[in-house]
Amino acid sequence: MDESNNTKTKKGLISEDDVALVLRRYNAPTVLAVLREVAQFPDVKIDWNALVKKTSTGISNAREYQMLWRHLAYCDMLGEKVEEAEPLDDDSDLEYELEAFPPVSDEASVEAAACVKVMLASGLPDDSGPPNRATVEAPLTINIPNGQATRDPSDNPQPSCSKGTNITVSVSVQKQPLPTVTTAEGLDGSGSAAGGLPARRKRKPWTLEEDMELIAAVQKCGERNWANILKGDFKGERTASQLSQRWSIIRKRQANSNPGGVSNPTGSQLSETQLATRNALSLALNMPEYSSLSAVGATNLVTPAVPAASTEAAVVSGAPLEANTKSTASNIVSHQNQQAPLQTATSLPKATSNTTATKSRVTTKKPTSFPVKSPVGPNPMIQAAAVAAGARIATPSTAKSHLKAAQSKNAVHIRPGGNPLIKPSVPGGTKPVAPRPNVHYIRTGLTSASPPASTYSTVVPSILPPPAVTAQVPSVSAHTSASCGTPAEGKSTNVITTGGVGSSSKEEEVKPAEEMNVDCAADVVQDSGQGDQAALPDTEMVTENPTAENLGNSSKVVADENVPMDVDNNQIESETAKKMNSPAAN
Amino acid sequence: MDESNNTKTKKGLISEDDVALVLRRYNAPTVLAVLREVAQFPDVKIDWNALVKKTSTGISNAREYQMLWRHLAYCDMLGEKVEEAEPLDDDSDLEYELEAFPPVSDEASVEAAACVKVMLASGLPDDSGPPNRATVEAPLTINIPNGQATRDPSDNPQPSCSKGTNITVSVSVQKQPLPTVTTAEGLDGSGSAAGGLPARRKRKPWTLEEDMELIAAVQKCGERNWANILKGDFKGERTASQLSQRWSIIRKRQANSNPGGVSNPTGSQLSETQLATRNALSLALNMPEYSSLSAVGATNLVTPAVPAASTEAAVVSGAPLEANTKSTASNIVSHQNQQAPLQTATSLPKATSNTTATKSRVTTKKPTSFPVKSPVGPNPMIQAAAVAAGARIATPSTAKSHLKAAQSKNAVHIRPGGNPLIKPSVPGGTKPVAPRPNVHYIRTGLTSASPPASTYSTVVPSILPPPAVTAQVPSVSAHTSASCGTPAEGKSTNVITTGGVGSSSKEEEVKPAEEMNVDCAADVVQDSGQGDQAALPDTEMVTENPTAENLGNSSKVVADENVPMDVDNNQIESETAKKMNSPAAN
DNA sequence: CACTAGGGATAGGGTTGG
DNA sequence: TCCAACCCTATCCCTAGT
Repeated sequence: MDESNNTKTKKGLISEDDVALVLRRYNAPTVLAVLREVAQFPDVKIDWNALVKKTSTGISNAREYQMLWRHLAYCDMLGEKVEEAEPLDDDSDLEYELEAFPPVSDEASVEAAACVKVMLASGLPDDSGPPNRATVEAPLTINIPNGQATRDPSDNPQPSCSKGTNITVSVSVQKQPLPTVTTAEGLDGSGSAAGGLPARRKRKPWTLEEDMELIAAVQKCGERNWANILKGDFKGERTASQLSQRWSIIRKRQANSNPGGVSNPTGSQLSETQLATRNALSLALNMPEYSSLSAVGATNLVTPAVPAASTEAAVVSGAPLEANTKSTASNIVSHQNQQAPLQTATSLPKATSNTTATKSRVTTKKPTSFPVKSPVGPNPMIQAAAVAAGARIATPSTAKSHLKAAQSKNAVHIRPGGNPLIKPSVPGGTKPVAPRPNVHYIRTGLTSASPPASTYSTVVPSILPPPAVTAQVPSVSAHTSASCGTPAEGKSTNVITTGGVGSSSKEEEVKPAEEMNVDCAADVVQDSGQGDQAALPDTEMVTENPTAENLGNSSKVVADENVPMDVDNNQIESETAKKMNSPAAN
Repeated sequence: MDESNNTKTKKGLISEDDVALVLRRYNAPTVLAVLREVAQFPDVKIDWNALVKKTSTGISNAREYQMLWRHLAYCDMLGEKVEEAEPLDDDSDLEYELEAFPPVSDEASVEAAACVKVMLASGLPDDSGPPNRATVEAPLTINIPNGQATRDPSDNPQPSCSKGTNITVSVSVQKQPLPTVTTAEGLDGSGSAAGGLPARRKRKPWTLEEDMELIAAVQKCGERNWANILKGDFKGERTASQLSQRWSIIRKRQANSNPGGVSNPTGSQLSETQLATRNALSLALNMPEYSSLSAVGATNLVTPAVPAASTEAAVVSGAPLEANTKSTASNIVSHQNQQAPLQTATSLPKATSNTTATKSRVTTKKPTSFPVKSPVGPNPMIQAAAVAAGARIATPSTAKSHLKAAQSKNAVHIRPGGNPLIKPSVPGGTKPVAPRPNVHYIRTGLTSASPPASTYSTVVPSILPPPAVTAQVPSVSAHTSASCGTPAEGKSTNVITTGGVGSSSKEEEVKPAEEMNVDCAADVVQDSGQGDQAALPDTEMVTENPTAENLGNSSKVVADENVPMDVDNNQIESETAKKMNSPAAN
């Protein structure tokens, strides 16, 4: 209707009715939009016509727009209809002050102010302020009356809320609207207002399938050609960079997959490489440590496929166990059928659990107070190996560094003193196991070298984790002791012979000459205890250093009471079949 | 002694005894070293003398060295003593193949092979291959017999293990030996056994101040820049990681505390910012949702300082409540004095509790069987808002994005149809509350704009969580309904007027011109029920969608039976006082 | 341009004290 | 039992170097 122009007034009151009136005509968003737009108007002198042109309120009439604003700002009467096209003059605007009527309580005011502040701030145009700023800020002064708001309508607050205290806060908000709102990637389109932060791509854990794919691809194309892999073999949605990164992690893991748990509780201390080496050596050398939970059903758990790092849950599956093997020590033993379903590229992650691996004898016991801490997740490498299917796991160069490390370290040699170490390990237990000798050999390769790599007496290079907690799996102990000439217990022996130069299995793109074939069958036996492992001496010994976090580099060895041990500082060099990587082979 | 030259033989068997024999004389590392060194020998024809010169095994006699190798490779007899200086000829080496005897199980073979592979690979000399390579790689072919290895010694595997399948993988290992072995630096000395675990840092609960600081900082710098926050705004002794963690907890809480739980149960979907905005908007707009537990002692709890997000326990204190407000819903109301102790950068965390806030009217009732599930502890966000005091709440941009989001979303406008929503909210209850009108206003700022931002009819941008569980606090219901022109019930009305351009409080680093002052007092009233909330209709309504996890972006609204609502798709822009962030101001 | 190596900064999960 | 603090690893991102 007609407007009682309060504009020039110094003070004014705004009541429920006023607000109600406004809201009857405009919805809150519109109201807020007007406030924001006006607030953002760059010039002191407001150009209503200009504002209306760009308003998001839907209001097209400058007069109406101004009227609304005036009502909001000064409780101007809200004309029912807008006849005049031209907005009124805004003189004195800056002098005006509006107060709520009846007075508002302190709390409410503060609350409202804060909220409004945020809302208003939200409205800042993207282009205002430093274009690249990720955040926008604005000060907010809130006046908090000291006393309770009186119910008396006549109670006129002093100008500027003199009654209370002013609190000034700056409100800042990140520009990007609905950051990370997007579930996966694709959703970006929904794009809320601001273009804000690049919104870090949603973290997408690598799935077993992806790992397999990657490994296979690397085997085929080599480590460097991420681009090629991306184009050809790898189907997942990953960038070359990610592939590269993942690859490095896979390598690391291989290292970590290692048994001990004892060794490097703190984890980080030893390089993955070391851990890997350690692991490998432990296995190869048949560390007595693993002997711990020997007794019960020695033949219970058999991990066919690969060096299932002792402690780690022997989750060997080429299939998508969904990688959720994460829990520390799940004792899962799967029989690996060869040529596991290495899903061809097309399959996406989480996907299909086309697992062929079968969990056998899974001991899910998760002893709560198990001293040893399990390192990490399933080792992709192992998985891959398990899945195998011609996947290549790494470049020769990588492997090399391991032994290097081992070499330079102190070797701990535990010799079969009075008691054959093997004893405690395997047979020891209460219940005799399957008649199976538990003696494992690796047949030599085709042509050349093939020496027994391991151990009658257990030799432990310092890099190897001291014999210790082997079991991540409480009730199940991975057992891999090697005994050769001394069938002391006649059980748990591993003999490793390697060799064979010439014969190379015609692999995809690997130069035959450079390859080494290790034609053999490895056998890992995990004895699943029956819950009474505690009774086993070995286990306890090992378990003694539950937290053992200080091993670090020092070659700390936990010896079995029955097994005397030596610590040698000799540098160790292991050798293998000739020609491996020998230039001549090329 | 004398050597039975098996070298020329095509096949051979290696038994435990053989291995044991070797290991009696040489330790495993030595054995491995030999294998490795030989394997690495660049030439096809092995120069034993040369090898011995560089060997790391300690063996100085070429003959001995060769003998050992031969034993390893072909089970040559291991001479007890080495008289001859000159090594024998190696003819036919390549044709030889050694097998384990007794046969090895598949699993063991695989495992062992893998391990050996790694070890051997590890031994590759640094100088071989690219000098700078960080990793060593080598292909490994493992033959996996199809069947169980027979125990029969006579079981001669076909050359190349034709029996099984060949799996070729390349093994790679990182070179670096024992990197990073050092524990933390300083603490090492204390080192228990091994130099000691860094001993998990003493657990240090977050104080209210820290939360505030964090929230403010995040508002200012954004969620991602923990590092920046750490450098600039956050004074506490926390790591970026901790900030991040804490932030996530805060978000959780907020999310939970927030009414609905309805909205974004999945959490992640909405950015924290959004959540914050949502919260703010809810408050600002006086969502009816909060009306739930109105009745009892409406005037009991008063949260002076800020938008004490309804549901959350209104723990508002600028002081160190020792943050142990953790229990889910403690109804603590503190009066916030202005200019809260926004500690200037220099002050360190935990520090001074220069709190001026006083707790008033604390209702500690904690009804056990409250229908609504109380999520978590006090919502820091709310606390922060409450404490307000110079805390920065958000950058305009963030807020902006919020609004943006809100704009692009469907706005839900609940109009006072037949029944004023307010009714159910506030007064509704069973017991009439204090005479207090529950009408809140925000006085306008100094100079310019100042429109009622909220709500006669309640407007709910989609980003706002649907009205829902408001109470974290069982017996207490936060009540913040807004009604303006329609004093339908004459209760629970909130009017928000903002405005004032020119006057800017001289903030730290904010350009005055760009600032907007909102001089006003906010009032939040929380009615503490008396344990009979269940009887309250509102509460139930809200609580209906306890789990409601599908809100996401969609504007899902839970309407009160009595309140008709509209859903607008209008894009909304809120406006505010002029000049805010206007370039001209600069 | 394609990759790798490193460094940083979280995001997420597991672990543990309270 | 549950949650908050912690710790650790995995991803992602960015930069420099090859």
